Amino acid sequence: MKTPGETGFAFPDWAYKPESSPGSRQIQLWHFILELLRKEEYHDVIAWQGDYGEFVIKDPDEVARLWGARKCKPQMNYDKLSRALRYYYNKRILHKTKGKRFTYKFNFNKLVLVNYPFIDMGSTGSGVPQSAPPVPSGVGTHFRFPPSTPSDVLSPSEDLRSPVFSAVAGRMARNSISDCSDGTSVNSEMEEGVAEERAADGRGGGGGGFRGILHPRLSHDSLFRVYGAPPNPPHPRAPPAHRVHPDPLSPFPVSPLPGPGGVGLLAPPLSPALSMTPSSHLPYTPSPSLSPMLGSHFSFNPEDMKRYLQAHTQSVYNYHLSPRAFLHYPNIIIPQPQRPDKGAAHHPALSHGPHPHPLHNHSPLHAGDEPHLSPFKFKLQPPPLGRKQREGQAQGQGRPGPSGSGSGSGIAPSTCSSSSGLQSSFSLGGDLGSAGGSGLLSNSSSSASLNSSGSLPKIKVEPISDIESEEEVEVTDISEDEAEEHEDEFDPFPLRFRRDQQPNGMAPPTEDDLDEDVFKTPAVPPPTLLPFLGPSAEARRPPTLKSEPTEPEEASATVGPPPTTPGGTKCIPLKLRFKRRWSEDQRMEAGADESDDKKVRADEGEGEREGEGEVETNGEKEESGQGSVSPIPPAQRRVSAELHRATAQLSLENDC
DNA sequence: GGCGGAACGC
DNA sequence: GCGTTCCGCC
Repeated sequence: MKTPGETGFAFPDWAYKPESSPGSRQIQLWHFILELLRKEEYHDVIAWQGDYGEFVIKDPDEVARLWGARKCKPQMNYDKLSRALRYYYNKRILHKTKGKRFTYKFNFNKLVLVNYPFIDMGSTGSGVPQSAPPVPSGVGTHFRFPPSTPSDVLSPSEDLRSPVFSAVAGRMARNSISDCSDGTSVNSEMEEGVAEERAADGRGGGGGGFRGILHPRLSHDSLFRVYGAPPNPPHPRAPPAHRVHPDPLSPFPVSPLPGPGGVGLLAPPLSPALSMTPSSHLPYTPSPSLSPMLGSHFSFNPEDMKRYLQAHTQSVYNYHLSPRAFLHYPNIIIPQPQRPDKGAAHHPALSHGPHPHPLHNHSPLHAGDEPHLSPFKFKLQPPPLGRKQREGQAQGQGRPGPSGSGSGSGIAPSTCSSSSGLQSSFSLGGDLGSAGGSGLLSNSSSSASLNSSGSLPKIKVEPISDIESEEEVEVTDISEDEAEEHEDEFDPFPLRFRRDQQPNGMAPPTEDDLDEDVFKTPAVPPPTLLPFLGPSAEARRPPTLKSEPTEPEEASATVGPPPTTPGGTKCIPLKLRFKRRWSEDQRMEAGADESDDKKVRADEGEGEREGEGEVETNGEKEESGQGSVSPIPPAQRRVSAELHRATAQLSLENDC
C-alpha cells in the first residue's frame, strides 16, 4: 500500500459530486467509494491498490458501515454493499478484480460515459487499460484544464492531491454531515478526519485551489461562459500560480459543492465535457507516468487535447453513440465531409472539421487550418435539425448573420438550441465564437451556422439528381436511427439532412459520397426518373410520375420558383427542372401565339397535362394550366423539344 | 467470498 | 434509476 501521498487517483470534481450522478439525487455508491478512496484517513479501510482504478476494501464492514451511515441504512453490511457494487459490473462502472478479495476496479472510461453519455467509451475493454487514469505525473504543476469545466472530466488521472480534487473533496468534507440528508454530505466519520486534515493543511480558503488550476490561457470569463453562468468572475483574486493545497496529503481543500468558493464552476448541470480518460482511439499520450501512485501533476498538452477531442468526436460517430447526443451539444462542430469542390472544402465550418468539439476552441490551438487533415473516414454532418426546427428556421432566419470572421457568429444565439436545457447551461458556443473567432458554429442550426460563416462560397451544382436519390437512400438507410429519432423530433443523421446543407452552399453529395457507407447515394437514379431523360420523356411521363415520390414537389412548393438566381444554391431536382422548363416553354408558347394552336396544343398536351396534373403541386398545376392554354408554334415547339432533349442529355451525363 | 435474480422502496 | 434486502447458488 502506498501512502496517501503516493496513491492519488484523480477524478474530476464532478466525479465526487452526487449531483453528477445521473438519475440519482443521492450520492451513488461509487461516488462514495471515491470519496473514501481519496481520503487519507480511510486508507486503512479502503484504498487504491494495484492497477489504476483498482482498490481494495480493507475493512468491508467499516466501509459498509460508512456507507450505511451515509445512506442512513444502519442495517447496511458488506454483503449488501457488495451487491450494490456488483450492480456496477453490468454498468461497467466497476468490475471485480478476480482472485483478490474485496478488490474492485473502477472502469474510468465507463464512469466518464456515465456522466457524459455522448462521449464515446467504445474503447472500453479494447486496448485502453481499464480505469487507466490519464496521467498525472510530476509534482509541481497541476491539471491544466479548468476543473469542472466540460473539459474537466473524469480524469482519474488527476492526482487526488491535485488542487482540483483536493478542492472537490475538501469542500465535500467540510460540508460533511452525517444527517443522511442527501448525497452531498459526507458522514461524520469523514468529516472528522477531514477536519484534522484541514487543520494540518493550514490551507486558506476553498476557492483558491480551484483557481489555481485554471488554465492560464483560460480566462475566468471564458470558463464561466462555458457554463452559461453569469459573467461575473468568481474570484477577482488572482489565482495562485500553482500549488494551492499546501498539504499534498490533504486532498480536500475545497469543496466541490457550490458555495462561496467555487460556485459556478463546480456544478454544471451536466457536464458535457469530454473525458480526459484516454481511449483507444485517443492519440493522446499520457504523461510518462501513468501511475496514480505518483504524486502528480497533470501537464496537459493542448495538442494532446486537440487530438483527443478529435478522437472522441470520431468515436462518437464510429461507435455506438447515437448522434442524438449531439442534440445536446449543438455547438459541437462536426467535421464536414470533404468535397471534391475545393471551395466547399474550405468552408470555414469545414476547416474546423477535425475539431468538432467546441472545447478545442478553448485551447489556443485552433486547427482551423487543417481542413483536410480530418481523420474521419466517414462523413460527419453538422447536427441536423429537426424538421420543425428546419422549417422554423427557414422562415425565421432570413439572413444568417454575416459573420465574416466568425466574430458575431460565435455568440450568436442559437435559436435551435433553445430547446435543450443543456444547451443553455452549456453554452460553449459563446466561448467558441469569441475564442475562435472562427465562425465555429455557435449556432446549433447547421444551416444558419454554415451560412453565417460568411465566406462560404455558394455553390450551385447542377444538375441535381441528388435530392431524389437521397430521398431514396434516406428511406432505406436510415431505418433504425431515423425511426427512432423521429420520436424526438430530432433528425439525427439521416441523409435527409443533406438537403439542409445544400442551402448552406454545401455541394450536394458527389463522388466521394459514393464511397461512403453512411451517406451513400444511389449510383443510379431511381428508375422512375428515367422516363424523364429520354427524348420522349414528356410523353412517357404521366404513367411514371404517379409512382414517384413527391419530395421534389414539396421542395418546389417551399422554394417556390426556385432560387433561380445564381446565388440560389438550392439544387433543383431534375424532375422539377424539367417541369419548370416545360412550364416555361408553355408560357413562352402561350405568349407567342394565342390564337393558333389551342387545338394542337390540346391534342399534344393532353396526355402530359393529365399525367402531370396528378403529381404537380398546385402552383405548378397553375403553370401547367397556363401552358395548356397556350398554343405553340411548331417551330418553337421544336426548339423547346430540343432544349428538353439537350437538358435531359446533359443531366444524364452529369447525373448518376 | 462472490455472484446474480427478484422484489421492493425511494 | 439506484440502490436495498433477501436469498440461493457456486
